Amino acid sequence: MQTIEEILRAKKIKVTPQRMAVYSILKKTDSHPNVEMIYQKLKPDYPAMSLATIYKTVDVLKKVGLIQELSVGEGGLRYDAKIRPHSHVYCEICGKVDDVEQYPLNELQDRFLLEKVKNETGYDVSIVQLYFFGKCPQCSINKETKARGA
Amino acid sequence: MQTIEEILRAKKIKVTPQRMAVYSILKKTDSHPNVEMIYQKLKPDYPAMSLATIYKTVDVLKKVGLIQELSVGEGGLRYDAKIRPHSHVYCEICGKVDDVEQYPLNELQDRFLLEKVKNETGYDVSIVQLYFFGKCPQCSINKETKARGA
DNA sequence: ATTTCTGCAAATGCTTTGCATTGCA
DNA sequence: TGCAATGCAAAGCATTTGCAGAAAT
Repeated sequence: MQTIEEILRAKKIKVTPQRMAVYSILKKTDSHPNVEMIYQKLKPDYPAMSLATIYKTVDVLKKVGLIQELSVGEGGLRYDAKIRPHSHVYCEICGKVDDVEQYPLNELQDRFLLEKVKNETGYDVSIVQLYFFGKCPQCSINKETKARGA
Repeated sequence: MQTIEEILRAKKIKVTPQRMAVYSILKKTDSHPNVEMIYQKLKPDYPAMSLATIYKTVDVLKKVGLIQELSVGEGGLRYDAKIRPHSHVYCEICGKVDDVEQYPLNELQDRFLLEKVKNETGYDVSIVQLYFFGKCPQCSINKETKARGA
């Protein structure tokens, strides 16, 4: 089991408290936070950390491949330290993002499929993202409740 | 074959020249333009049309289901008047977006898969988006050329 | 006639940038 | 010590908002 520090060091980037803190937050959570959410989570422990640093840090972590960036269509981007293939489901009401493990995204990342896409489009494809959009359980319940007049 | 005007009227939204123009552009192109690109395309014929109107118009068209919104992670959103299931491939170098027809996205939109996702996550899923990221043919060639020192 | 849409300009808010200071290697 | 990262504040942009006039039903 590598420590956060060891992981960063292995990627050959300078190890700073800010980078460890951001990566650590992303490792621990499964809420796919955006920059502002990361900022809020870090505030209690790192009151001096600036938003600009978080923007720069997620860029670095993304470039070395430690985190992935999700674009769910709400303006800002979301971040996820889970690198293994999986897809995401987005609640169009409250904005929550959850992982979808079961669907075999690995099948989509299969070399054969990527070949097919390359043959059709000419693109050299390296990344596949699958998003589901809908309503999360909580928001579904709220709407039902409202509909019943409560 | 319905005219643009008939299509808008069928959706029960007010028919204006601006809405016809925006929808017409999106029907004709396959370049998945963002708001700014739509604005530039319309400028010659509608020099008075404002960007704000385009923002409002794509919102309306999206809400009535005439167009879909794509989020490819570059900040702004892209628009597509093709409603039939298909996926997209994004060039990470030049930002071009192309359709991917061949891959059976309908399979992904299959009720069975959506049920599986609902069972795992509890989300009520209505939309599926599949994105491929990579390098388009032109940008691949350019890089090769550069690499050869030309 | 009424309601809704458009276009303008201002306001907002997110993200980036420049630079002096700090901190890692 | 040298180079890179941080934090701050300002700048930069894309998007939204409010409202008066125009247009659609």
